Amino acid sequence: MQEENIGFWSHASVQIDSVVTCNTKVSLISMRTDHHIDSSLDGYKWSKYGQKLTKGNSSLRTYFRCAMAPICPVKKKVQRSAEDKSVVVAIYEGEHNHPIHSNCKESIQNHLDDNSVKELFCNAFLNSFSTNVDLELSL
DNA sequence: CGGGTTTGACCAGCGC
DNA sequence: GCGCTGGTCAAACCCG
Repeated sequence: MQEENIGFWSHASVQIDSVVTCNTKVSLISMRTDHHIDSSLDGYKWSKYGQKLTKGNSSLRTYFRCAMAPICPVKKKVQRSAEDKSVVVAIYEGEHNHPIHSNCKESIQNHLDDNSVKELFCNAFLNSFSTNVDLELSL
């Protein structure tokens, strides 16, 4: 568990909680922000394969898998918190087994123009994985 | 035309 | 066995 405060996002904070179940790493990331969260902003390219209206939460849950599949087994689920709609909860399942997508490096740089904030943001996400890949981020 | 997204259908697991 | 729910599939659709 770790927390990062990111000034770029108004009133934003990132809370990360990771557990390992059945050899699959599951990371729960909750972020308070009013900004739209780009699905590729965590440095990987995702493809959406479904969305559901779940019981007990009026917000849609969206399902993504890593676009590097079938090489990469990682999936993520994204849903706004039932209690606080300004909180985005992302559940990552599995670990990436490939380098970060080169296009995503540019995506991050386009979205975040302040270097210190960019570093905080990237670290908050990337530290949630025990990846051994070469990230090559030019922060 | 190709790749990504949308969305209803389908399937599996679970509780009763 | 049946119904409910979450997760996935895949055809249709959209957009560059």
